[in-house]
Amino acid sequence: MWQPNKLEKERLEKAKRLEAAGILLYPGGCQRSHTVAEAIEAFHGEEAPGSTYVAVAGRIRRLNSKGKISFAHIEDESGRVQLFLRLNALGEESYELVRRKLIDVDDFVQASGTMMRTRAGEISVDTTKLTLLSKALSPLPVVKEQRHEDGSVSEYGEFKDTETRYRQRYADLAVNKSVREVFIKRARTIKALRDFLDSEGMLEVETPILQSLYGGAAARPFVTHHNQLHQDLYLRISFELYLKRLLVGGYDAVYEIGRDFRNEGVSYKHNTEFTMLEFYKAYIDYEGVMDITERMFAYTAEQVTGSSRIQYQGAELNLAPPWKRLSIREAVQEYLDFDYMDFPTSDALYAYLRAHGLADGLDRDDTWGRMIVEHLLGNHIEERLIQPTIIKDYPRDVSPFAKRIQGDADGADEKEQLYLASHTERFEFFIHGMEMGNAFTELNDPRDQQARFVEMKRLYDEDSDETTPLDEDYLRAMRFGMPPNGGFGSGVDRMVMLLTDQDSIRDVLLYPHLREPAPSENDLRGQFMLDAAVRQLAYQLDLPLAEKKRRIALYLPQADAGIEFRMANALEGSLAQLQNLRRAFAGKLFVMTDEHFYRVEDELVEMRIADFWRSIS
RNA sequence: GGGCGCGUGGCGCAAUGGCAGCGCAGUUGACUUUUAAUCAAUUGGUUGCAGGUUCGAGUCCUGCCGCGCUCACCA
Repeated sequence: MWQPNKLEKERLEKAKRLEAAGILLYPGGCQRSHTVAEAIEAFHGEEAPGSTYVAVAGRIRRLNSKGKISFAHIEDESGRVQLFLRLNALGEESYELVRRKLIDVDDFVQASGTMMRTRAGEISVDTTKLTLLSKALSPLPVVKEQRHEDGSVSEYGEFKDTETRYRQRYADLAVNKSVREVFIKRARTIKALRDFLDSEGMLEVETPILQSLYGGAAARPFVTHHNQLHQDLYLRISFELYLKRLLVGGYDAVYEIGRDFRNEGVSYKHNTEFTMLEFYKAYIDYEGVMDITERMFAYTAEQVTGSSRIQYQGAELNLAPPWKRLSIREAVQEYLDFDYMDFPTSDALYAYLRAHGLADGLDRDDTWGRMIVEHLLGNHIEERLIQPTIIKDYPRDVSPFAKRIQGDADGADEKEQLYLASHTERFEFFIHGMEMGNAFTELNDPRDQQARFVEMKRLYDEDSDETTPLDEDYLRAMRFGMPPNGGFGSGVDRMVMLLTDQDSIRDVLLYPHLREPAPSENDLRGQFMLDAAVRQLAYQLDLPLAEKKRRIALYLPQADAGIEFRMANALEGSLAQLQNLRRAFAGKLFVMTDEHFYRVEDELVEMRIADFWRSIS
């Protein structure tokens, strides 16, 4: 429950005084004629004073009273403009609200008047009428800004505590313009991606988020339950299998932009829910997907930043095609200076890596493919791929949905034949050392696909992330014939990071996931008081005991515990009554007063609320 | 999950184990062209929570909560 602090109490006091003066704090309606930007633009046409009448609205971001004249800056989404406020123009009554700061910084107001320039040269609204639109009862953090002559802005004071910014994103957005801009660019990124994919002739579709079987990626899912159907459901970890079924249905190319959920660790580039883009296009292979990928990134960067050359964390990245392309085998040769095909088993490879000091953190029981992809690429090469780089031709045992590499095995020696047999047409691409996406020539042979499911089951433990449940319906779809196709998946949040120069995924998510803080004793008390009020109502009704039990203000089913609220002075002599209630209740019963918290036993045993809370949660 | 770091008025920060302070914001007053306005006066704190050591704890110790970085895991 809200406990107003000193500043908030002052604002509540101001609110009372405004209401006493007959002013509505939250009136209905508003007659804005111009956005702030439009008002300034309209004035630029003809700078004659008094000729441009406007009604603008916005939040007060600065208020500076100079006696009988005051200046305010109001801000709407389009920008800021100064209000020139004079006693003579507004009248005594209205002007006093400003001078006495009953109308305050952070309030929303509407101002009407004509556009003018102050003596100092700032374009302003010569305000003749000022109306309160919404009173801010809590002050926002203070950030002052100074505009320099060259147009740049420096800020004084800041709101930068990351935890508070993420938990109270509204305040972050309200105060930090640069944060607002990130999310405008995010919207533009997603629009550009849609425009691009639409123009490629792809159909946007929506597939289930709640799936009875998850698949299409190597990740742990969230599980939930449908009560009526008595069925567990998974939140999707990818769209892949549902999208590819649609190619069987006759669409040549489909895409989806939406949320995936993966029950895994968070980091600067991982969030439990994230936005994914996947597309599948018939009659192209992974080379075709590479071409689309390069063009899509270049196009999107141009739409969002104006150029396919972007600045990211101090580096210039050139997203224009063509990107560097090399196979993972070539990458290992180039960066680590050996040919892993000389060590075609996990034991041999492990022995080599160990002998060459490359085995740190490597699990010797891992599969051969995981050693190459997760360990060599992930730990030794990835971070060096700064400019956009496509790494292709991945080992088969980490690529259950990719078609094996196409190549002429005739005349190849044994090593090359083994290479062709053990690799797939799959690529990932990396920008600034970060994996940006994953694509393959999709496997469309149902017999091979079934073999892969079985192979994955054999290779990996039940609880390994690599385990992919066998999806019979997917195989059935494929047996009807799936056109050859290339598929693509990419984390949109990471792309937004690149285009907005942010180094943490949390800064491109409006509401990044944070752990719920344990409720403080005061919060609990407040909650109980509130519930007690509700309970009070229930008790006035003449209800059967079972019903009363159900309606106990705070009945906690998981603990079979109930909490009673009493005023401290009503506690005396009520022990017998409480014990009756406890018996009727047949569970644990606690009593709370405005000062203490008790467990009902043969007598009342005082305890700490936090201990109680801990014991049941 | 491991390691490192952080948590002090609304916001940003300070304080050898020794009076909890500063700037901005706020409050009161002055000022009819200010713009980080200025000038004068002034309010506001159970230092994340719970224990411990000590004559004395924001500071040292233990546990817990939250956040950040990092490693592991993963995409």
